[in-house]
Amino acid sequence: MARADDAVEVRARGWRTLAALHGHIETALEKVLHTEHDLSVVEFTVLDVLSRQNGWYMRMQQVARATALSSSATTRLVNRLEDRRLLTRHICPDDRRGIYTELTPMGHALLERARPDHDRVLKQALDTAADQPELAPLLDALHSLEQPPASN
Amino acid sequence: MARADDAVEVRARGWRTLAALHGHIETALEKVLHTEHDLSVVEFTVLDVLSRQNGWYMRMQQVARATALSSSATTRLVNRLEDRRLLTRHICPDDRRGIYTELTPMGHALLERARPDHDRVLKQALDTAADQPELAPLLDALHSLEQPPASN
DNA sequence: AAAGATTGACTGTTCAATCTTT
DNA sequence: AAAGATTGAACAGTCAATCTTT
Repeated sequence: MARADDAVEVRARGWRTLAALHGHIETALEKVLHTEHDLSVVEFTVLDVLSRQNGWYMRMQQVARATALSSSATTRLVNRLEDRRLLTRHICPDDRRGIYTELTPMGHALLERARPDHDRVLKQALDTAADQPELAPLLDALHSLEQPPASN
Repeated sequence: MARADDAVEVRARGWRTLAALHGHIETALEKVLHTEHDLSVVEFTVLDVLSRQNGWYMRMQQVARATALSSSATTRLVNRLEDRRLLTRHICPDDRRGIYTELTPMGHALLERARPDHDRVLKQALDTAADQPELAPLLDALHSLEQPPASN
C-alpha cells in the first residue's frame, strides 16, 4: 500500500546511495592527494579542468560551475593555486570584467605527478565499493557513460 | 592506440560525472533546507538516519560513517542538534565509552516538516539533470537500485 | 594499550556587501 | 543598473592531541 509514495522513496534511496558512494570516493582521493601532493580534491579538479582548455580560457564563473563552488570560494581557490605558481590570471581583453586562468608549466607538472595516484586510488575506491552489492547498478552505470561530444 | 589507458579514462570520466551530479543535487537541497528549515544537508541526513532506528541506537562512529564525516565533525554536528533540542545523548549502559543518540519529538517534527521540501527539490534537481543527456545512464541506475535488505 | 568521543588550532566555505567594468 | 570578481565576518570541517572507559 501507499504505492503513490514509492517514487519518492526510490528517489530518496537513490540519493542516499549516490551520496554515500561520492563520499567514499572523495574521502579516499582527499587522503592520497593531500598527503602525497598537498592538493585537495577540488584543487586537483581545477588543475585537471584547466589542463583541458587548449587555445581557449575559462572565466571564474565557469570554474565555479565546474567545481560546484561559490564564486567567493573560487576566488580563494584560484588565489591559493596562483600563490603556489600553479596557474596565472589574465584580464580578459575584450571584457575587462572577466578573469582568465591558465596553468603554468609547474601546474601541468604537478597535475601529471598527481594523476597516477589519483587514478590508482580511484580504482581502489571503486573496487572496494563493489563489495557492497547494492551499489552494483550505480557502478555499472559509471563505466557505461557516453563519451563527451568530441571536439574533432 | 593507448587502449590500455581507456579504463583509466572511463573511470575518471565516471567520477567527474558522479561528482557533478552530486554537487548539483546537494546545492539545490542545501539551499531549500537552509532557507526553509535552518538545516544543512548533512544535518537533515542525520535526522533522517536517526529516525530509522526503531528500538536500537547508533553510536557516534556509526553516525560518522553514515555521513562520511570525521568523528570530530560528528561530535560538533550532534552538539548543534542537541543544543536545538532535536536529539538527546545517552551513555551506552553496557559500554560506557559509547554514546547513543536519539531524536526528540521536536526532532521528528522538524524532520517531517522538512521532508516534503526535501523530496520536492530532489525531484526537481533530478529532472533538470535529465536535460543533460550524458547523465542518463547514471539517472537510470538511481531508480533501479535494490531495496535494502528488509528487516522483517 | 586500544577504542570511543571530545577539544584546540587551523583551513576552507558561505552569504552579504563592495568594487570595477559594461 | 547589471555582470563579474573580490573581501569581511561567521560558520563548519580536518588533523593531532587529550580524556575516559575497557
